[in-house]
Amino acid sequence: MLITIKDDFNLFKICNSGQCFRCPTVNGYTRFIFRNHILYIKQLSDESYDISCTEELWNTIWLPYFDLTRSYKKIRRLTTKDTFMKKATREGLGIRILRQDPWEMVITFILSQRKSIPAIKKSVEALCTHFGSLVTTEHEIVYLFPTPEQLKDATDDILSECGLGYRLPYVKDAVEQALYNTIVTNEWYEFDDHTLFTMLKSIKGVGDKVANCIMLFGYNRIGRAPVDTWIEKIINTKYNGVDPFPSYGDVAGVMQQYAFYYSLQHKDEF
DNA sequence: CTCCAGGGTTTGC
DNA sequence: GCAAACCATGGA
Repeated sequence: MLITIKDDFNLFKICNSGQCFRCPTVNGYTRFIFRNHILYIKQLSDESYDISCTEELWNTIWLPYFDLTRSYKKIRRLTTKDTFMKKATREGLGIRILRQDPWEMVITFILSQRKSIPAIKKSVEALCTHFGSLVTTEHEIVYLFPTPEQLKDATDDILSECGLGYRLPYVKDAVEQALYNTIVTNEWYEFDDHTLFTMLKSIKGVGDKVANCIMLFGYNRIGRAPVDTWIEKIINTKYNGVDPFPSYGDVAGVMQQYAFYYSLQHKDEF
């Protein structure tokens, strides 16, 4: 069915901004997965898109997934006097912060440490094909992200095939804690930022950066601005070592994502 | 072959 | 409290 999206929305940039790692183009459509829901979406013209789901599912699942109730146009206007961020928002126009599944974010960003984006993609994909549920769609065969139950009996040998490396015990521990319902329960959605941050960091292999990524991409806490190697380079080369993101307050995470995307597109500047 | 990747934990001071 | 060592693997 056809829908209209009027706010910032660029499928390519959303998929290449380092927040989701398995959103390929299939038969001209971009594929997104949220838990057991699969969406194929294709831009037809400026504001017109073809989607594979019903209107009800679009409204209940995908509208919040793409954070479409928030105006990113307004957020982009908050860059007064910040010349670098003005450039970054221009470069990243169309990026949105996805509201992804927290469990998937925990495992994905535990994996992400000291890996390149292509390596993260390969590792996450391997986890899905080895342990996730198989779904046949109109376009392809897809594997969902594995649940804690599906990862429960995984052997070290097969997990190692997913390229987990030294992060393997972290993943196994997270699976164990999720099975006993001590991490990433539904109650965690209600926690305030500080509590959520503390709870996430209690998971082995989750430090400041990964906790902020989980909060930003899994809990839509758009005030969180993860500082990784690229953001650190930006702070040092563009801001003389002074972190500019706290000054953006409750939308710092969106600015961070614009800046991160910019750095990926202009690696030679850093 | 080397170097580094959307870092975190452990150890030593 | 902080800095340094160490971590396993793949892509460039």
